Amino acid sequence: MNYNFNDIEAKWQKYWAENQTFKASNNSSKPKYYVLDMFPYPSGAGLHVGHPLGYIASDIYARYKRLKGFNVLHPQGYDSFGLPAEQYAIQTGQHPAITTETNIKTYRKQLDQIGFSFDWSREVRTSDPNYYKWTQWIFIQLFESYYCNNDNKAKDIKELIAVFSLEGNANVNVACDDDIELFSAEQWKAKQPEEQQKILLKYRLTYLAKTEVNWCPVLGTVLANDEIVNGVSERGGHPVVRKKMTQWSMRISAYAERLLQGLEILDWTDSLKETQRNWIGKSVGASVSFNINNHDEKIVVFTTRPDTIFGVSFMTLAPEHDLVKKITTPDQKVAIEAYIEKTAKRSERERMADVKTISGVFTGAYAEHPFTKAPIPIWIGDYVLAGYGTGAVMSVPCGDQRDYAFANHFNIPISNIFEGVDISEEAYTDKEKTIIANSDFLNGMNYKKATKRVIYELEQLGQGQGKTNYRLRDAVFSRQRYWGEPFPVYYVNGMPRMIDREHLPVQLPEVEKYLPTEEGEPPLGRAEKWAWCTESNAVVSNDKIDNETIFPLELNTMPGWAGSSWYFFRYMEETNREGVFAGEEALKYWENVDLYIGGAEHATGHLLYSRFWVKLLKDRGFVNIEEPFKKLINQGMILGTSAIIYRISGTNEYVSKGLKEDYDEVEEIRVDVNMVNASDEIAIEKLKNWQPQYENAKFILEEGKYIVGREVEKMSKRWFNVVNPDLICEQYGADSLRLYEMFLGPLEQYKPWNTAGITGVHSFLKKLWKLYVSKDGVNVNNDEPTKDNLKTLHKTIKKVEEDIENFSFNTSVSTFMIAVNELTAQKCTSKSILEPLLVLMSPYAPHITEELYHQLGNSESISIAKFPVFDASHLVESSKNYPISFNGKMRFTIELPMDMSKDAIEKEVLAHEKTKAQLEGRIPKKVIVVPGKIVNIVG
RNA sequence: GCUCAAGUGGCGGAAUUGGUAGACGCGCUGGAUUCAAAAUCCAGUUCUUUCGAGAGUGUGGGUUCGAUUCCCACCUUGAGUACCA
Repeated sequence: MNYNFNDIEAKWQKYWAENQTFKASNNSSKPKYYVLDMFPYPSGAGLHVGHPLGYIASDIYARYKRLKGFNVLHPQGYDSFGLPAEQYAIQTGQHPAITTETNIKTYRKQLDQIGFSFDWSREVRTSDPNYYKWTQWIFIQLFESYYCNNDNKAKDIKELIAVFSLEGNANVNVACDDDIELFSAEQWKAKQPEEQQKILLKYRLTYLAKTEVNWCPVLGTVLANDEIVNGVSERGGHPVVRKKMTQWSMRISAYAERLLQGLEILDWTDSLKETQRNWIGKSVGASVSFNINNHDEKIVVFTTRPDTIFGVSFMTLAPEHDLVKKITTPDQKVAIEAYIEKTAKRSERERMADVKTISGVFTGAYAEHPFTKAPIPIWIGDYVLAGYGTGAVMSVPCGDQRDYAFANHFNIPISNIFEGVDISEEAYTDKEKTIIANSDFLNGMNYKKATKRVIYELEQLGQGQGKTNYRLRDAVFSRQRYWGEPFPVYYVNGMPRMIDREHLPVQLPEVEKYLPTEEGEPPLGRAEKWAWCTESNAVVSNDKIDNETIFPLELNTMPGWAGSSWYFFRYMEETNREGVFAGEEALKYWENVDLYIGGAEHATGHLLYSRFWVKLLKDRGFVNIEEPFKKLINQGMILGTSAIIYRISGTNEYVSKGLKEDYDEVEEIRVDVNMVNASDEIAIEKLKNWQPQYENAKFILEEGKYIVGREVEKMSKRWFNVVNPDLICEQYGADSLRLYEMFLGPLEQYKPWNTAGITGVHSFLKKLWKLYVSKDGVNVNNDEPTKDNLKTLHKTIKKVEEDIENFSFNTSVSTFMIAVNELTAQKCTSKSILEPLLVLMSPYAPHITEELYHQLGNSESISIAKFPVFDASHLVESSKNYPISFNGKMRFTIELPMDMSKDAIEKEVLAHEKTKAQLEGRIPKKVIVVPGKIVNIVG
């Protein structure tokens, strides 16, 4: 009987599907474990060998946890809203739903043949109306919530309305827009409902606001920052302008501190946590308001160095700052306007790239120092960003290098307020060593003391207080696209209202074209009579509209991250998927994701938004967890190894790699990597058939072979280095693919794929098969295991268990190879060794182990077996070779019993003949004995 | 510029309380088998070498009897971030 992997794999994949072997139960006496992959976007290109890496790793862990007696939830689904399907629709007119369905089928087929232990009964698709119904529902929860800073949680907006009617808004401590006007209870009650709604929008956790976006008039759409290259659109090179549009935003900034604190308890890598910390960008300091001479307005600045306030020699405003136009004096007006125009023209990218050029203009106005009352000139400069802090800074040249450079450039005097420090060349920025001088009541204080004191003094004056600032910006939530979740929103007199819960979902309407309308409305603007009728209060679809008053629906759709911010809850619900987003019992049972595996590209997007939504759902009482993902692993990318041939310039002749130096000019051309063998030799006949230009080409060989050059780069069609897992499964089997992907290198590392190497793990599987099965059938009996057999088994158990717990799957593949080699050499036929070995390997190579497990006479799936128990007694050694070193140099080894005392070892070693010969009669100065490890003789 | 991660044979990579560097696999060399090839099996494979040995984990120092491992400085590569006041 040969190892016929194709048949074996098909057989067991069918068996698992039919028997629902991996269906998780919400009702189990076992402890739960939730293993989740970042679900894929089903693209038209299908999977290449790089994609399943993380899925294989999570599958190994899920199968391992099952063997360890856990009730494992290991689901999979599709992030099926997205741009490529929409773009395909624009080009071909095919509905994105159809494209998506086709792609999902391909994905499913590809995933199935790798033998994953997914519970497909819980599949989710973000584009399924039954799913996005709940995405819309969560949006409504955000709309109905405000964030209370006192209790540090989101609450029902009704509570806030109650407060407004009782005492106005003067004393509320909540997250809101900065342009809030104060009102009393009486004033609130006197306002029109529309006016009240407008105010409430400034408090809601999702709100409408005018935001600057990148608008491309030619394409008629908004572009993301990474879709713009050098100020023009990436597709087509059309000009892009900054435009203010009314958009939905998410008040994620309200959660900045909790998102930061929450990181502490998570089992994530430090670098990932650090990335999130940087993104949140907390800085502690003070806000200070400066009076402006001859004006009523004040300039408010944020500073992390309030202790340097006596060193302020000018103020700088961002050119976009609201006050600039008001305070500019007539004689500076021309210069200021010219400067503002100049900076507005420069794209953000340009401004970022060019950090060295110093530019700015004096406004002619002066502010007043809060303590000295001295006049401070007010400048504008583009090194101050409108989007951070208040868009204004107090400039302290002696304590900040940018202020120093600015002052130097414009000959603004620089005063020194630090004791014993030379600032003639550069600013002094070391706040730990700072001793303040020339600063009135702050003299002689260090940074900490001075900061505390100056904030106290500012508070006395009513001109400032301590403040913490975050870099985290609210997230724009509107997209002018078709293929996304519609908002559950309609407008009455321009104010948004939520559609009743019982009318959800608001389904995507049919449109003729997937482009924006001629008037510049999003694609949904093309849907005829797509409207909500309030009076009949039951109609959403267009065909039922009668003559009642109709109100327009929101035409934007939600961004890609909406559906992926809560999908992990959806998998938990197994029965009532129509009635709830996830049932209370299910949420309580599964809690959070224990292990989450996915790409590092989601470090700040998806992972931050998910954490934000989970916190909101917790605050509003829908879930009982604070963080969705306990442990997180970023798998590294698998890169392609491109194959390069060398064409002699101007000819149709191709020279082998080793001979290319003989020619003056050769061009590198990438060819299909699947035509190249393990020794970098290309199959010329295949190449000739590959593309017509090679049919009659001449090939200059070395030693009868054409050798290609190699380049490691991202797997991509354009480099012809894509390797398809279907072909690998066909040729070597899914178990070989799984083992090889793990064997390539550490999970989290970037590593190149090279199909040639797969023969190693493939022949290992053949060896494994041979260990169990000979020509005549199964070769395993109830023999007593030998000591060596037991030693091999138990060291394998120990190593594999450690490896899986540490996610070093690559080294356990080696461990299996060694074990099989040893047992083959020992001619082991003992069932008590060979059966547990199968169980150990089953997470890695599920098909072959399942087959052999059944051949050994088991009728149940190997996935419900027990992970073998490690018994250390089989590994205890009675003696060990001690390395003996002389002055640190290793000379020889002596075999000694393991349980000897330090003194006994020393005595034994010194009495040994080899030692005596080495010492030649001299007496050693010192003998260092490390029990179990080494003896070093010095002298 | 800043932050983080990493540098080990021809290649992917092993080696953690500091103790015989190069496990395992690919590739390569030789052999067996074969008409031949594939497949399979066996032996060898860090470099240098006068065959005794010597050098060796990015570079230079340090701690130590002993360093891939710990410390300092530097170089290189990759990732993230970018005037954050």
